[in-house]
Amino acid sequence: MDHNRPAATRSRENYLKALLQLGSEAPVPVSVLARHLRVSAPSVTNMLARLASERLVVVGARGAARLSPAGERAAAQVLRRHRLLETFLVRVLELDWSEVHEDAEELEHHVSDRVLEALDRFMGHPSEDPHGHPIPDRQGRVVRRALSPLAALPAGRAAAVREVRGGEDRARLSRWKRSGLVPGARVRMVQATEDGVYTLEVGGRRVVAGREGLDGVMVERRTRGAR
Amino acid sequence: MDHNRPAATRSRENYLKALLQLGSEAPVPVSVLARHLRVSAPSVTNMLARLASERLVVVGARGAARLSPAGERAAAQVLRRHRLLETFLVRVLELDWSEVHEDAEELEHHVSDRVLEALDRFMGHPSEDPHGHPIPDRQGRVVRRALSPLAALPAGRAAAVREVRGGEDRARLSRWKRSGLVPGARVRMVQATEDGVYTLEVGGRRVVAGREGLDGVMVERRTRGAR
DNA sequence: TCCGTTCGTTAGCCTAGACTAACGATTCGA
DNA sequence: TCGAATCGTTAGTCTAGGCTAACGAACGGA
Repeated sequence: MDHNRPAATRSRENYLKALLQLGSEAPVPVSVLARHLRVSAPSVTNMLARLASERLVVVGARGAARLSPAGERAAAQVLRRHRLLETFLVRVLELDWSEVHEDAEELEHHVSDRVLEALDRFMGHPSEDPHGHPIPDRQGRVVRRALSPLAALPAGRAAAVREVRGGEDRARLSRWKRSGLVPGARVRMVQATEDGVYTLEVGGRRVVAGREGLDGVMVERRTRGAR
Repeated sequence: MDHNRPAATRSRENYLKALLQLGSEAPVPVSVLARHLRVSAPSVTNMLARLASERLVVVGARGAARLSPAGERAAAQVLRRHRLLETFLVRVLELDWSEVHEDAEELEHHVSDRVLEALDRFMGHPSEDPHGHPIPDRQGRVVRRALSPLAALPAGRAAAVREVRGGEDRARLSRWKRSGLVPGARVRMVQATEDGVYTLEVGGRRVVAGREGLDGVMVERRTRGAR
């Protein structure tokens, strides 16, 4: 009884989305979630208990949480909204790649299904957002792709940038953009030193970066024949 | 001191917008505001006190409130957001005229300036929303127009529909749309009876309506020479 | 094995913004 | 002019979602 479910508020949706993004392998500890959401640990414990009582998450040993199937569906919808909105802001409104994250972050909680599907239609049902992330479909399904970190590319090998992760860090996105490290770009690893200095060739230009500066750039090795 | 102003939340913005729309002539009584916002009277008293302490509204005799100049500016911005969003939803996303109100009502509180101005740019700086309401400019200025209610049009006279008010009533908007009573339409008053039955000619068709069914349709009499 | 650090939870508090119940003031009709 | 409505305010509650302080459990290094 008492089955009128609580509203899907901004805060709840953010917890679910965070669990989806952080919890692909193992249950997410309270502390990790707290850091990610910039919230205190007691707040997390508290909200997880609520989400658990709504059967959206399952809280396991030591407080670590993972999404239930229902929670996963709900979280995928939030992600879909976020990515469609980012795509819209960049492709249609021509806002900058590196600046749309915050706006999408806000709007994702307030766009109705009607408007979202209209946006999707207007853009011709895009399959990826401007950072190369796959956009979940209406059922929450996401295309799985086998990508590897650019930093793991052996010297001499080439690949295609497919996805850049960490959209909340504007400065880093701008840097990547300036070096040409955008989805679709062809990149070749020239040299990788022991101490984490990478020399790349991107669109004919030499780019030198540290391991940290490359973290989040994902490439696809198989450059032909895939699809 | 203590000048860090409170966030412009959804609720506050709605109070301001309501005051702008209801308070063109006289201060707005608590009860009117409560009815309009579907909120209890004590809630109104309470919120007005807060808005007053922020110098956004002035509360006068018997609790009646009007906007301060600063409040007026803030409210006009909300209205600008609302109307630009409605225009976008109809003109770009091709949603129905009669259905976009709710979505705009929600989004108006969450669209950043950056996105709003991008929308404005994308649409080529529209001056009116789909219902014919003038869109306030970035400074909050609104074009003043001399419109009269369609029902006041003398028999035999023609005019142009310029604005349809009451966008929150979907059914009524649909009815107007079906009869061709949309901004820009030419209309002629054929007959108006004592007991409030009006016979019109709209786009060659006869339309019969009661006073109430016409309430909110505003026309411009001067059909040439104005601009 | 012990001790300090890390982690999660409990308890209690805060703010925004709603609510109801009760009360005082005004106004209007008879 | 008196009584009944109407209106606004006061007082007290509630919910969501944060917070800090304090505490106990678990872990890891010596």
